Amino acid sequence: MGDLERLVMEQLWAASTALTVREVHERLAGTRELAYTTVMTVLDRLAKKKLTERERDGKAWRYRAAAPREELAADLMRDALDRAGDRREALVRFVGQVSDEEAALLREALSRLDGQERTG
Amino acid sequence: MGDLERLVMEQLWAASTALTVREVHERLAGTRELAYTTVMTVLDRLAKKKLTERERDGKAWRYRAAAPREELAADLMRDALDRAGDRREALVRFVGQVSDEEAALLREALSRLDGQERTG
DNA sequence: AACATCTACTACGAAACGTCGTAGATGATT
DNA sequence: AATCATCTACGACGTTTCGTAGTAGATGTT
Repeated sequence: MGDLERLVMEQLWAASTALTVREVHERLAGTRELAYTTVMTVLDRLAKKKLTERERDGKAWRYRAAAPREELAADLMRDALDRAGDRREALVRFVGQVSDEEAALLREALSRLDGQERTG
Repeated sequence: MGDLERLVMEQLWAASTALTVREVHERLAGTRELAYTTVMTVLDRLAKKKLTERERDGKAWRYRAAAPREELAADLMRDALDRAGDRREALVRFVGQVSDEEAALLREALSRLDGQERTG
């Protein structure tokens, strides 16, 4: 994902509803002066990459993020982990790099797994 | 990192010592038929991206990975986490996606932190 | 001097991206 | 119906990254 693409995704994630091209364009106006069609192209490319989905709303399309921002982040973390040779080592390094707060969140998330023992 | 770049990095990670362009080229011979200069270019680009470092060895350069594979993986995990809006949520999703074995490794890595309470 | 080996520099095509313009369809307005 | 506003579809062009490699020139070897 390029920078502009990320910026656009952030608008979608920040919005509670699906947005039209025009809406995204407006929300970006403060940050970046872009042609309407530029936003359209980016949204379209994101859709082709399955990062956004779109539905009709009258004449226009409404786009929304295909997945929550946190899910994408989790997926990317997985991808990164998959590329490590030694997972244990990678996880140790990752954990060693994380802040205290994040470590606590991780423990919490792990303990949440205990009860349900992978029932999905 | 592109595919070829990754392939080359893998050679460096697999080797115990720094490798010359020729050595990388030879090790890749089974997998990919590449011109010697292609390997040279890739190695050079990787060096510019700080993914490899090089040192003189007579007339030739010897390249080695700037960081262990697992460290790069951990860094990428961090980057991914940093791009999540809600870290807690991202970590929960990440943990939920991980295999039982990986969860165990994570717990292990976290407990290892307990004793040293971030003394670095 | 001739040959082998390396690096440096250059190059070129493909793909991803940032950035838009134009054309044409459709709906609203006069 | 003619006009205007709003959208989309499609194409386009420059830049960067990457895969791929050739050529020139330096240097060491025979």
